[in-house]
Amino acid sequence: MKINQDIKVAVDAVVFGYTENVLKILLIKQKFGTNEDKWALPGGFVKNKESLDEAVSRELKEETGVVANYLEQLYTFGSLNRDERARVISVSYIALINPKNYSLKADTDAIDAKWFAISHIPKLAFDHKEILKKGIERLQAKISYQPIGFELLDLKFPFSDLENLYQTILKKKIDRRNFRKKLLSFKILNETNEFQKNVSGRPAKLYSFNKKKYRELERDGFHFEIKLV
Amino acid sequence: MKINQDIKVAVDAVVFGYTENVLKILLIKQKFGTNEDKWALPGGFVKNKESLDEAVSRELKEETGVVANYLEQLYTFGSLNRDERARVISVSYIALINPKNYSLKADTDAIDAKWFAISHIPKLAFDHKEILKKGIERLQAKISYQPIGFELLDLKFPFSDLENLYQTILKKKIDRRNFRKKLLSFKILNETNEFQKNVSGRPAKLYSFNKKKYRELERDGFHFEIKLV
DNA sequence: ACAAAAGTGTTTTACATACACCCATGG
DNA sequence: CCATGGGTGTATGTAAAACACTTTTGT
Repeated sequence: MKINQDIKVAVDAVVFGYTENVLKILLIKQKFGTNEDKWALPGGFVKNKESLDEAVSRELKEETGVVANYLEQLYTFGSLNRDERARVISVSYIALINPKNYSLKADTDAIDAKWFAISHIPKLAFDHKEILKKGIERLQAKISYQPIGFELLDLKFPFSDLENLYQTILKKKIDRRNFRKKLLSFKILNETNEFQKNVSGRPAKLYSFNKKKYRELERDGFHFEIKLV
Repeated sequence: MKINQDIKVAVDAVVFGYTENVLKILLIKQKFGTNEDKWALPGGFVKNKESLDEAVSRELKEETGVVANYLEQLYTFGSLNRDERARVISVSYIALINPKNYSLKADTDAIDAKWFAISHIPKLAFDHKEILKKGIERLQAKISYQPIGFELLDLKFPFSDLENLYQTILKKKIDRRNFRKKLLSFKILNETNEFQKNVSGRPAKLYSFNKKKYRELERDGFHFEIKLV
């Protein structure tokens, strides 16, 4: 095809993590080379022979060492002056990670990778602030009607973790009793025999998310939904 | 930048129209040149100096003569073999149109443009069937929690048009009384003094969508929502 | 007067909300 | 025994769902 088009295609990911009751995102910084002293979303250019999904996964792995089990396309940013060096469009993604499962050793060692609390994000390169904003909005919308919050928690978690996760992401107060009542009514949580250890106060029973059960219920018309007005 | 990337960027639109109580989409067919005898979503390659949104609007205008007042980015399709001639990624959109407002004279006259009932879609080129599927899903989700259905109707419409629109798109039966009660409780419809003309049965009063009022309510925390279980 | 579609209220049911005290553990 | 967070039930309010007959117009 003889099309006179010179546009580069990149992917970028807003990677969410949740530790110590704080929502965080994963940012990188080039150690050498690049002029700017700014942090950026992990990402990079798509190769000719890889799909978009493959590209994000690869870049994430290369730049941060992280492998996301939840990855969802977010939006494609294509305005003219995103990158001054060339016309670049960015297909963005959101990813959910449990930071405990990975150490950020920054595989390709020219890169610094770090978790930043959502409340203390540094100045970001390009239009990444805008991408992040859209990513947060999507996360808020998505955890309200899909059980994806569990991807951010340990496999076995106390109810309070779930509560705090929702309160943090949606910035709303929860009534603990009603929240628990609702979640249990969905019947997608398994009660384990385990309890928290070494905590102050009464140790909480641990629960796990029953994904298989959820899929079944979903097939039968069940809709997960958590609304915090 | 010295990136060895050879990927072309296209845009495609799933354009919805609604006439005679039937949901339709707008398809095009190249009159000469292209090999395939298949219909396709309107769209084309992005120019170096235009944004993605500008690109869809331009292509829509060029290929079908239509100007969408509602246009929303849908998803970016980027698998390897979408187009056999080259690596092409497609940033897709959905658009809502009232077909009565346009005649499809196919501006660039090498192209045929036609409305197809959603229930009688011909074989589509490339992966456009997949794009269409995602477009329909998005439309169904979106009209459930945003008042975008009005973009498909006349400025003044009888309640029955709204009912039929929702029933058609969501493939669910509506209780007319409850539906009307709910819509009216939102207070985003203006009652006009006009009535249907030349219809069988009792002529219905016409209503119009008060967008300004909706924006105000939205700002105050109101959430539009129509759920048809 | 008949056919066709519009218009209209009430009752029942289910879910969301609001709310406060006792329990288990570690120090 | 005190501090810390975990666990639990009921009453009330509000919105959704179910449901059928009368009205207006054209033929």
